[in-house]
Amino acid sequence: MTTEPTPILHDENQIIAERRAKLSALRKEGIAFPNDFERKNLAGALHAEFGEKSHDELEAAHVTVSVAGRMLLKRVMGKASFATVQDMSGRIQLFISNGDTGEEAHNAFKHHDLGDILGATGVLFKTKTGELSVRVTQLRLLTKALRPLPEKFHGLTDQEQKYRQRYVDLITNEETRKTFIIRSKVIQAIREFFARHDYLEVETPMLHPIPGGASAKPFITHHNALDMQMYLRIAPELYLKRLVVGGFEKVFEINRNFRNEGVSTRHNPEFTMIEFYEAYRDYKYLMDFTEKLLAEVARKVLGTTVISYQGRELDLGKPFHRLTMVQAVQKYHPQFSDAQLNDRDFLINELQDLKAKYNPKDAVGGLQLSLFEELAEHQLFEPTFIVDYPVEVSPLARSSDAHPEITERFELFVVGRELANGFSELNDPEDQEARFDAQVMAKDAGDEEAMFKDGDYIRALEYGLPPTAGQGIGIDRLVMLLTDSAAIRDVILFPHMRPES
RNA sequence: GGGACGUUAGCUCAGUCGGUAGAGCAGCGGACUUUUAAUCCGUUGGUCGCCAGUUCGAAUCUGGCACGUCCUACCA
Repeated sequence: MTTEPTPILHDENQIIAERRAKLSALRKEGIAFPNDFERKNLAGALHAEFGEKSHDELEAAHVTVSVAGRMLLKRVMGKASFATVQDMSGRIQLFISNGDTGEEAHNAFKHHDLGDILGATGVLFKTKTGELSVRVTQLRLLTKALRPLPEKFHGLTDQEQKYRQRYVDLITNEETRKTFIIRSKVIQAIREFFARHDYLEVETPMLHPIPGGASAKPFITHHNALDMQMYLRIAPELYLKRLVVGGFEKVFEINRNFRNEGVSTRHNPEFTMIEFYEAYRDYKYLMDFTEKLLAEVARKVLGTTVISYQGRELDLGKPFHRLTMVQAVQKYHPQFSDAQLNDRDFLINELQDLKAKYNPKDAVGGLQLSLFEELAEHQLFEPTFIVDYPVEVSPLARSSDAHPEITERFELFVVGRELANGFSELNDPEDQEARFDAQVMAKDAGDEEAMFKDGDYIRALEYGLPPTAGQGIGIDRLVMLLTDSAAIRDVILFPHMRPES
């Protein structure tokens, strides 16, 4: 198999040609891409330290600074000019004049283009409108930009280009930068939370000989040296529980899962989850733990637990709702009685009337789940734990001692979307083997998403997995929630796209 | 997968009834030493997504294809 090289983009135009000519002139003059400029100050720090100082205070202090960044705005007025440069911390205005830099340097500046990377040394001052600026004494072009930036006021608006050329989106769009800064802080806050609770962060394989830990279609790949088929992982679950068998009683992993399924505003083929496992805990402990985790993350990242999502408000600081699937259905459809919702024929009738998808072989629990998904799931805007999942759709979860047909499992829904899934782990190896066998039968019957049997995982359980609780949280969806993003692609730097034609 | 819509200058967008392409920004030239999306004057820049068809004539009408956006269904 050969790999196609990235096609060379034949989209040269007049603007690029003119910039190439400028670069060519720079090469003749000397080093066109110098790397010896010493940047000593960040725009954000300068505004923080000197933004409130008066014009006279700044003149008296005579603060010399060296800043660097990309030029985004340029205003030339004959013998003096203003420019706005942007670095990782923000923007700062430069004042360049014949008087301060000399006519030759100022004339050179006039030929610099929006998008060029500049390095400037000078003295801080305030303009007569009160804007903190650098009166430049030395100005250097550090990197010539050959391609023009998008229109300076509207920026890049085309969604496709924002995704394909995220670097341009990041240059011009403050909201995009903010989203990904929040994403980074979310992950940092999660790590801090787990570290404080004495969890061990681990890395388990992403190339799996047997895909396990979830019901999903895997990506298939091939290992040449071993000449074997491998799968990109759909979930780390079975490896993490092996580690609990090994004595790492509190473990977590934050990384990518891959699922060979549809792409939508809520689904990307590779997505980030945190999965964590803690021995000697159960699913009820996990629900309390999750409330604390999400409230803390929101507080650390946003400074508040009250968040606005797509125009509606919710509070991650309050206890989350806890409902069974039946109760959730009744919340939005109080006309259904307990007896009706536990009657198999009634459920099938309702599902048929709703033209909902369901498996006619399902027992009451599976039918309740189908009805819940049809009638309630999308309405669960405020954080809600749904509990009592049927055993047939929960092959890795421990059965309830009182009701063996249901499991000690919950899913957390927020803004109508599943955000987390957790349960008391099934640690009975013989029960687990029987559940795997049932999955294999379903797979043989045509269920593409049914699980494979993992013999080594059974063997690990046979050594003894302590009573354990485990959970997965979708990081992308959590970031969507905290950044008020409508699409998962808005929180993934380089979302999956078809190749450019 | 199903449906709706979109693709015009580097970017943001107009484009009437089918009559041969427009603006702003950016660029280039000029004026301007406190601007804030600077302003003013002049000016370059187009395979109208691609391929067919209808027509004397297509950015515009028809069909197909590609890519995308939104809605919808499903896995998180």
